[in-house]
Amino acid sequence: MATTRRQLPPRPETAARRREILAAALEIFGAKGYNNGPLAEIAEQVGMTHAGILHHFGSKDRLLVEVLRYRDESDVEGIEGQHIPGGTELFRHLIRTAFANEERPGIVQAYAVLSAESVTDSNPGREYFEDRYRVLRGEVAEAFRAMCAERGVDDPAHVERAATSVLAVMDGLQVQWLLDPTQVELAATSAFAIEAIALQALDPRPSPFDA
Amino acid sequence: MATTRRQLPPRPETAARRREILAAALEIFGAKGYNNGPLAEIAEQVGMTHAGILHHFGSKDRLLVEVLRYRDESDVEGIEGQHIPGGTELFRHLIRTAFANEERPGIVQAYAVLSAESVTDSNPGREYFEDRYRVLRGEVAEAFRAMCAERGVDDPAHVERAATSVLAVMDGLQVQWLLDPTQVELAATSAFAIEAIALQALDPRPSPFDA
DNA sequence: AGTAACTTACAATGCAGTCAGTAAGTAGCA
DNA sequence: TGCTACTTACTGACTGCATTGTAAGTTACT
Repeated sequence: MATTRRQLPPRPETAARRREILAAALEIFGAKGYNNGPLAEIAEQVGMTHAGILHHFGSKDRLLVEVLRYRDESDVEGIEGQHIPGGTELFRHLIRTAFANEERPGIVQAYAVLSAESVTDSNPGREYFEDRYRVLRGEVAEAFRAMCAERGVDDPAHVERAATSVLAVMDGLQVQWLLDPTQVELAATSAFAIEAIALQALDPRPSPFDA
Repeated sequence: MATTRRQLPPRPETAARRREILAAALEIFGAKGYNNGPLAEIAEQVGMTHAGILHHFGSKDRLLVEVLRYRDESDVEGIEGQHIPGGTELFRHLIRTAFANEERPGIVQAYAVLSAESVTDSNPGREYFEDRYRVLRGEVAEAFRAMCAERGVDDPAHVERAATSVLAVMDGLQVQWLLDPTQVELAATSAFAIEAIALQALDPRPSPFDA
């Protein structure tokens, strides 16, 4: 048995280099999809060969999950975590995010493409998106419950559905906006829909469709 | 010049055979995505080689656009076209569709995957989805205007946004439902959200987030 | 007789991942 | 401080596989 000193720490520049790769991968995967986005193109963008990327991340699958995590962190201000804003603060934050998103179509496209692609057979990003939606639904629902409590609403019947709907409408609007930005106002429509859903959750009115 | 009778009519069974292929392609593309869904797998499902499929459709790109058109026709009852139901009928139809969709996850997945994939670079389905959303938005907006008129609402300020939101929430819910059907009620949540959006469009209340 | 509806065989890419090798950094030690 | 041993961070070449499209041949309908 040798006195093995195996496993040296990574070099100081390595962390920055990895972030470069993750940013490039987010761009390529966003533009062309995960399946259709070759490692070689990502490599080219950071001045490397595709083998160099595999050296850092092991496989394309693992690169994707790291890209998704990276996107969370680099997201302007992480929605989740932190102080869990009590009442209306989370919703204001969601609407601000929608406004910010109008200035970064690349990120929006990456998210829209990769989340939908994640439902396909044996996609490596699936677990990430399952977890993400579960966490986000929980946080939005919690914010709804806080608002209900503040306003003395006892029976928050539709809190779960409202939370799910808020996230759904934001995602769905992104796809329509990406397809035709001249016809869809991403932020203004997000704000309208979120308000509509919140109002119905906090203070329900009868359905306009029942005869 | 020979008395060429070039171009013989297709044989009687051909139309049915093509439909078989389209159905198989919809299933494969839905399950694995367009880029990741090989022709060979579609061919296998209809008992053919991939060259046989290319004989019928010429290229994979052209197959996709025909698949998308086919999906419209085979959709239980086409939302668009026909009699353009005057008032609340369209919304009831949308909600019924959401209930029907809970029984056919394959179709839902195909739609979710292919619509998101269509925003990627040079995707052959893009034009189809652009057109489709434009048409659907117009029809839903028209239905909103009809409801406003029936109820004597003069200023339908948010009709366009409401129409966009209704479609968006339905699409977004599908993705969440596909990721975790045990946590998301597709139809019930669709109904809740559509009602919330419709109520706010027909009879707006002030935002709960101001002040 | 001619063509539709295929099949088999093949051409041409594109792509992830492996492997051996190289240059440069770092740790331990004299 | 300088030397040695080992590791990281790559490159280039290659393998192997998957995949779309084409071309030529076969069968059977009309």
